[in-house]
Amino acid sequence: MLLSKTCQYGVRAMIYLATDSPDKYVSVRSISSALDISFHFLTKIFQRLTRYGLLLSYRGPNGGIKLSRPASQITLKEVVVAIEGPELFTECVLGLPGCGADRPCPLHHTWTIARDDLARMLEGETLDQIGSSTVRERLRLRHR
Amino acid sequence: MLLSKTCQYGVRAMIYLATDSPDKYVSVRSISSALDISFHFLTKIFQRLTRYGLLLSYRGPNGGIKLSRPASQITLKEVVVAIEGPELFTECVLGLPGCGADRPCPLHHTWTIARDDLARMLEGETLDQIGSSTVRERLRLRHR
DNA sequence: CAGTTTTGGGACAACAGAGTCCTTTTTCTA
DNA sequence: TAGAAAAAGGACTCTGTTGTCCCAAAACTG
Repeated sequence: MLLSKTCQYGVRAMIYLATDSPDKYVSVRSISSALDISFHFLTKIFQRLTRYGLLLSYRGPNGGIKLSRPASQITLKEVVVAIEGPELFTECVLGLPGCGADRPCPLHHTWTIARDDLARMLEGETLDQIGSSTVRERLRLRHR
Repeated sequence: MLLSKTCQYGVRAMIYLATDSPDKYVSVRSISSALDISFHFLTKIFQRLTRYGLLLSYRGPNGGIKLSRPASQITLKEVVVAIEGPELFTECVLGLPGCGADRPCPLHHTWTIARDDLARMLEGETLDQIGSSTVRERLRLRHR
């Protein structure tokens, strides 16, 4: 599994935020029921994204969360890195510490290429683009 | 993390087997100390690979395990699939069940491309090729 | 045949990720 | 000002992965 459940939920929620009312604070409760994700668990994920700076939060009635920047300026990679950490795009596939150009593992070269391709792809996708196509083509963000 | 620890260990061990004496049975104990992997844990991994058919085992003194086929006929992808299961190369990145061309998630297209690229790469790498370059370039399979 | 060396496999401990629940803090509204 | 609504955050449970240990089965060696 490439992405942890936490990250899968986080990405789905960020895409949802990019499709729904861009500038309004949206309550975690409403997002959790729209996406069928445990409310309490989603709360934790949003707390991390808020601390990381990708979200703004506001307490009290009509409070909630919203993207801290325009969706056109947030890439998928940023969201993934915010949750999984930057190691995902630097680590050795075989888990060997210090694996790099100078002390490579047998898969270093191959994996570096594949991983960089993936990183480029994720950098090329903004929440805005994904959100738009999600709305336009009615793509799904939940199980059902 | 793309690969579980179990799979990382398994791949390292399979590459090791491809470099070391191709036709002799090698004891798990010697592999575990060569690669600095817990003996008991490695035993479990080899048991799975044996059941799966990638390894042959033999008990008793001078027993051990060896590749069931020439290293030139085992691809990296096979090893990964044997341990992680085929879902790794079919699953939705966002974890949505039934995600596919007909009911795609917003990342379906992008992810399909990236995942298929990766699968092709892993299919193109045989244990023989990796083993040879490991020996030739003295690449590392352990922490140290 | 007895003892030793090896893999096979079950049971268990330790740990991390996933998920739940409860209390506190902030903010709004009546 | 009192109550309600929302996020913040701590404590906890559950579950799967990782890792350890022990005993059984197979095969060899004296």
